Amino acid sequence: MVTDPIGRRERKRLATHHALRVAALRLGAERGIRDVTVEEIATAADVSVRTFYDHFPSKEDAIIGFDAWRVDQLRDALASRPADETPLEALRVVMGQLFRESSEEWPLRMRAISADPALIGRMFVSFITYERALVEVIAERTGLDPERDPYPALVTAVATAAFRASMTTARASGGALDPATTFDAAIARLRPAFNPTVDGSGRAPC
Amino acid sequence: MVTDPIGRRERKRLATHHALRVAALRLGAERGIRDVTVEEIATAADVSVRTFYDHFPSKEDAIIGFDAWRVDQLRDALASRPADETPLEALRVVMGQLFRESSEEWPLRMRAISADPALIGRMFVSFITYERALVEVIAERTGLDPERDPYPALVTAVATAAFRASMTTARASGGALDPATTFDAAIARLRPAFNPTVDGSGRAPC
DNA sequence: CCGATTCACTGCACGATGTGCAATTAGTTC
DNA sequence: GAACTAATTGCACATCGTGCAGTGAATCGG
Repeated sequence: MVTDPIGRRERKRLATHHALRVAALRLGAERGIRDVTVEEIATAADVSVRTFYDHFPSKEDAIIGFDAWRVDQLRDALASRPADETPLEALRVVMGQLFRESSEEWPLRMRAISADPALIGRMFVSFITYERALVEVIAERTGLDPERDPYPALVTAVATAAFRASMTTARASGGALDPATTFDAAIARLRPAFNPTVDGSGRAPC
Repeated sequence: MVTDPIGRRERKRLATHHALRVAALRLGAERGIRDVTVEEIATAADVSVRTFYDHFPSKEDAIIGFDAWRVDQLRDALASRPADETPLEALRVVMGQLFRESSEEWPLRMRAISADPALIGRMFVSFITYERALVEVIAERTGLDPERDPYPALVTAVATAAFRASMTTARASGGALDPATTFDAAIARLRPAFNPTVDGSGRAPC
């Protein structure tokens, strides 16, 4: 058996982190996050209120599941996509992965989010952070200046829109539609708007 | 001179409302809304803190400028667009109008928003409310069931994405780009993805 | 014109949020 | 085992957001 390189201290911290997230997701999905206090979440995870705030800046963030390290992970994943892939296609692969990892949390998360519009806003706060990193990579891939050309910001915002609409529709269908599949279909529909040009930059000829 | 049908009481209320919004926009653009307290905004508008909360549920809402009556206004505007207009085109006209009215507030608003990611989230809280109403109308126009077909949610989310990306790019360009114009251009680019008739050329009109 | 009513504004109280600070305890390093 | 590091905790405090009741001005009905 290979010894795990992370020690007991780190393992306990991750356990606390996970317990808080699970408690927040469960309580939030059950009763709506507005009717849940931080004290209840902390008690359910058997830690103090102050410890909760050492792991998450707010109860909403515990639901959304934003982690700073994911930004780098997402940026690296996008940067390592094949250079001949269109930006929209690269975003499809990278963002679609979000639905696949920790997929068991998504039903609870979508249930909690649909119960409180404020959570959708908070979700976008994290998406904005993702987007800023992704726009950088897209700009580098296409050689466009994001301060002068709307393309990088637009294609990224549109991919995020597809992600969000997929969540909404999958949730509204009551499980009949799978969010990951719906997301792929949405991107497929949007493909004509971002047709690649001869130079392979992915920029439409306008 | 035609007598204004609204009385003095209502006029004073609107004046208070406007004073609070202007104070919030100015202070938020200057120092970032996080460093501004509700007490400061209320003092700047010469009312009590409690009165502020009678007009806005939070200081972020005072910046964003969400008003419930706009939802109906937006829904009616969309519903009264010509039936032969594509949903995307109808959304372009209706949402583009948001940039044009109270246009003098947009620079301050964009400045305040860009200074605080949480405001972007709050902006989406209001957009979600708009979207839900718009999705209804789109579903009615197209005869699609929004719980089974992703189209209404997708085209609306994409239009919102274009709106947001236009704000971002216009702000990043430092005034070189006009948000309303950039928005129209973004919608034009997205047109081929939502064109009901597959055009032989496969190219969007430029 | 005058009494009754409505409503914007106000102060007060209170639970909840989010953060700085210092102490404790357990894990890690040398 | 001693020194160090970091997760957890309690406490204090500013701020947020809301319920409630009171006041005064605007409006309405006679």
